[in-house]
Amino acid sequence: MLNLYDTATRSVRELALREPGKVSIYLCGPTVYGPPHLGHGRATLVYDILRRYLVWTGLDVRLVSNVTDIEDKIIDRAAREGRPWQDITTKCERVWFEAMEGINVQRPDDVPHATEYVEEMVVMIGDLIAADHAYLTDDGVYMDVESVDDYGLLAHQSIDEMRSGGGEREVFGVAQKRHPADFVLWKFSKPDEPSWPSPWGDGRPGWHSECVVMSLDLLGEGFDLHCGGQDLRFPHHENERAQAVALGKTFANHWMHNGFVVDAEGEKMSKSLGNVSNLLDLIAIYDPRAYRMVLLQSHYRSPVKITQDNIDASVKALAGLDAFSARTAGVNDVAPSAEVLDLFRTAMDDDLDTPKATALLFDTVRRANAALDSDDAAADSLVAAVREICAAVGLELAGVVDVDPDVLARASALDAARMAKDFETADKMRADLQAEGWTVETTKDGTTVRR
RNA sequence: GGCGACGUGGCCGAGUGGCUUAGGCAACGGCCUGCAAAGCCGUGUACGCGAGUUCGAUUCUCGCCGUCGCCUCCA
Repeated sequence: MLNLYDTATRSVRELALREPGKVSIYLCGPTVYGPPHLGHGRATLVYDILRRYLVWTGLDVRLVSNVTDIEDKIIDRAAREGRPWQDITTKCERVWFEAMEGINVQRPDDVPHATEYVEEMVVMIGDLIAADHAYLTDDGVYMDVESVDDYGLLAHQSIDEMRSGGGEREVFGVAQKRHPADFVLWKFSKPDEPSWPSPWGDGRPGWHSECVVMSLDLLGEGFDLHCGGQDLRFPHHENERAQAVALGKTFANHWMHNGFVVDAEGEKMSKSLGNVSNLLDLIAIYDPRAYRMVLLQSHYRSPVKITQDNIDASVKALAGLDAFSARTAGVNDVAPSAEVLDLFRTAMDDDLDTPKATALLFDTVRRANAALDSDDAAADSLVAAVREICAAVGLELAGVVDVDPDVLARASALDAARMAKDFETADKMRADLQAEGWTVETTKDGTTVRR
């Protein structure tokens, strides 16, 4: 069974399942006001790997991931560009899922939108007010965080500790808030802003309410796992949790947070790849699998550098795996090596230790190649194990592709020239094919051509 | 100011109180090859600095230096 670091208890512990055989996961999705960046890519890839692995182990996974389609940044951009805010959200959402498809991240089972849940949020906010956990000000309804017993659980800081510091940032809406950490549940709208009716006045929901309502609606109380980036730990997740706790609901059982993407200087986010901090640019320029490969080779909780060298190294590593895939395309599916798969499961079950699992993958490829070289019968089960591991982490290797007959004919001609010991002609033909982008492998068994 | 993470060989990136001390990329030597490519075999003796604990520390403790994150709207 999977052991995962739990932010709430600060320990690696078993991911206990509410229902045997089923896993319910909530992942905080994007606010759709701009293109997805590398940070979004990391988060979605990490949880895609987790999800695929859980499915691979035979569990029935339900992944819910929302789209925040009403938020200040959306309104700001709409105003700035003078167009309807729905234009921005629909377009950005489309781009988001294009990017996800590009990096081979599977679509969540449910994609609830904040705007579909406004009424439910209004009801919940009303409940919070009724229970004396929220209060009205001139600009909206605020959550009273001091009324929540263990507020600060995920931040690992008490309310007093938070207050004592505070950093240098300006506190939003400070005027009428009872405590600086109190957060807005309902924001009254100004003229020309999108708004929904509520008993307290027209407005829109605050950011932290949607995920509570949607996760509890779709997954129910005490769902198994809530995840997102480190930066959501506080305040977003803390505040989601506060609302549920205040209403006496059992919220997520386990909290998972992935580390940041940092640039070459080690700072959060990045302009690391020159001007590529946009996910779509990254996959347009490089092998779209490279990012997944980089992430597989580091631990999900560690910061990871996305640099030219890093991506290049992964592209090369993938080329090796592709060569293996092409070489073994004719190997029949047999029972995968149990020894290898056991090691794989052990690594993954230990807090998703993908670096170890990836090391195992490369080791297994090497062993399989060696076995193939020496006609060892064990090769097939190793090849099958490689296929299994790749499937479990969402790595698709380029197999044998259809090569058009003309190119195949040239490969045959190349072999004929070699047979005739006309190496000058053979080398010329090979160079021509390579110049056209083909990977040419000339062996004693003949020439293979692939992309 | 509070809370937290981290500093590993040419680069990236795991991990560990001592044992053959991951893996990827790059480099070098060898095998294979007509030559390459792919593949295989081999090579590198790294853990920020100082002190302490210990038979023994990169791994534990303390201090220092450095980097980074969170402390209201960011995956």
